[in-house]
Amino acid sequence: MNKLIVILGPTASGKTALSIKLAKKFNGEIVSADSRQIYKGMDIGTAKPSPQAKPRRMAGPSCIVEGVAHWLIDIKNPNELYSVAEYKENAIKIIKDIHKRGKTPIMAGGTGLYIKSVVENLDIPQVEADPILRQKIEKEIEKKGLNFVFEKLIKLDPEAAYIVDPKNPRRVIRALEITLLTKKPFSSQRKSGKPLFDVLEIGILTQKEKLKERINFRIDKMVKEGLVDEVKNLIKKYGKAQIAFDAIGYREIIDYLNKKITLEQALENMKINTWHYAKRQMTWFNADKKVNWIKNYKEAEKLIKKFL
RNA sequence: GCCGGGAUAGCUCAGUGGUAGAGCACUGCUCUGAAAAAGCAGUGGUCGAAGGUCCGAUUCCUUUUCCCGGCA
Repeated sequence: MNKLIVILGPTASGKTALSIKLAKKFNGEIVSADSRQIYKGMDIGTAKPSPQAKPRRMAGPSCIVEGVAHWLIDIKNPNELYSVAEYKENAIKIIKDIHKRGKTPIMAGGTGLYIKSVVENLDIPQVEADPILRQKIEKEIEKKGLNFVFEKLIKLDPEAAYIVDPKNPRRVIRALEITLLTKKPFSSQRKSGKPLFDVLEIGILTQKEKLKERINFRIDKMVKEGLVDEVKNLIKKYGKAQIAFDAIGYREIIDYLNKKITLEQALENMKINTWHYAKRQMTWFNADKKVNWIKNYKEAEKLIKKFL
């Protein structure tokens, strides 16, 4: 089975730097697993690696950083939708291509679900997001309450009661979307397939206080580097109401531009929200028993040497 | 100096004569086509201090300290 290295960790833990160093050492190419770096123009706020060259070829990597090819960055405009299912499909194709060229694929990122979709070969129900149907269900929730819609789901798919969180509108909506569009119960569609690759997962171990400091420092830096202008340009081009802008750094700056909060408050909110995000990432990654937690580059190198 | 208003969880504030709540923060968790999203749960307070009334005071009374307004 072909091999895949995964570098994961909470935001601001140093995934980018580590993965580039490892890619250089092991003749690797990087497959980003980041749900926001997907989007063009969202650069500063998503802490994208800064590229030396952007290849012209449509089929090539998104960018080259320090001589290392990066994939799955800047592949969508902020007004386009993207999803785990698409990510899984894109990533597998690219990983296979990297193998074919005799190089080592290194998946690096903080979007746990994206990583899981590939590593565990999640069998995501073949039902595309239907924005119109979702809006309809959302309105129904507004009028009759979430519980009413949940009961409706249970009538169509009694088993869903055990799987779907009745208090989470997004989960209820998706489950209903699937049962309505496939005419088959949602509960029977949550599976995963056989593993696609031989995977080594490496997690960057961080110290709480240090990570908090790094997050705060990075956010101050983003604003100094022009995050406000970046957001202004994006909303001029796409408007404020894009799903892609529901991202830390973007929604707070949009609040500031709407004069709802001061810039200082926007920064404060960004720091708190990023910390919450980092904690959520940690609980996600901690639940994954396959992760090898490392403290430094050397440990990662050692693990990979043994693995390859 | 005088007259008001306030002092309750880390913060902003509700509230009651029978030892107290909310939102946010904090901590833990969930996650299969929006995942930097969306949701769930939990911890936390000698109710500014000292006296008094009362079976019982965070609540009523007195004094006191500090804050915020107004008048001088």
